[in-house]
Amino acid sequence: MCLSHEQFRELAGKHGFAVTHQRQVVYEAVVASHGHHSPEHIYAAVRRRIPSISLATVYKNLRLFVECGLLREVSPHASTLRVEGNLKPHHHVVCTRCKSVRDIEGEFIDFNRLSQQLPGGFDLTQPLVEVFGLCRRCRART
Amino acid sequence: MCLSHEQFRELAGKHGFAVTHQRQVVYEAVVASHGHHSPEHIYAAVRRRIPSISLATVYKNLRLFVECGLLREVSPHASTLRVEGNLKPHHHVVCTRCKSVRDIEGEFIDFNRLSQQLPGGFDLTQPLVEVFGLCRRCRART
DNA sequence: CGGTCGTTTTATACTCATTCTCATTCGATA
DNA sequence: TATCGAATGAGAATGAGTATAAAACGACCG
Repeated sequence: MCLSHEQFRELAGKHGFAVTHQRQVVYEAVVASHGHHSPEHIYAAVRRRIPSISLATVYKNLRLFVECGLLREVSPHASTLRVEGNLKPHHHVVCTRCKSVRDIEGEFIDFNRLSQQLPGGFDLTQPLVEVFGLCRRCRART
Repeated sequence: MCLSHEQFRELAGKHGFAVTHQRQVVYEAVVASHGHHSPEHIYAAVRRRIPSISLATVYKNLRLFVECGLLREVSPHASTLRVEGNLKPHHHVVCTRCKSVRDIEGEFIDFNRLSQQLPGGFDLTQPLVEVFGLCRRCRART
């Protein structure tokens, strides 16, 4: 899953950003450590190779990579907490760009198959599913 | 969907919290305004009835209601951004309490049915689904 | 090479959502 | 009604993330 230096350089050209040492190290740090990581975590990892790097650089490059599709944002969320009072079973469609949320209903989950994949002991008594994608408006203004 | 004062009082007893005027008004404000709301939004609504209410009170009660299950948190997320480098199609299982994320694979989504429910123009070219529930550890320590 | 210009990095100041602290007030129970 | 723990309000503190501006880099051209 990790891109070689060549592939990284190619993508940089395609998206119009320069290949700097910091960028490569940040990218490699995310991909090398499998899982879901916070900017602080990546900052700590990168500092082992570039002690002088700034946290702001890590943030800016992570954002850049997510925009270019090199990395994926986990649980894209609005910058503030949201609550809802509707407790009827329903699901959410979330736009990964503008973070808008729409309710949807309908039985589109195969819970038999899903439960085979779930980690042991995971409690799904009130199943809530969020489907991520791009809303019409955000898709229009590329 | 809205609880009466009686029901609210009953729930308060069950969960062991006091019935204050502020609590009832905050609860009613969330349920009355359908949709997905931020604490600031609810604060503004509640202030029309209790001008002296504190923002901290709104926050504390929203958290209380979410914990008790009277309200649901939309897009439960850790308080910090997370990124992943794994671009292979996969989904996430998220614990709503400890916010831990696990990857899962498998075809448990009926995309035909799902796409009938989607808002018009919604782009699902890279479908990502998150399933929320309680992980084994959080379920154990109720 | 050496100068130039746009990009990137760094350090730091700042914003904003959320939580904490603590003095005061309220609500449940006797 | 008296008591005591719980809840509230005001403002300070925290912490994630962003903006800004100066310095460093690097590609390009002469």
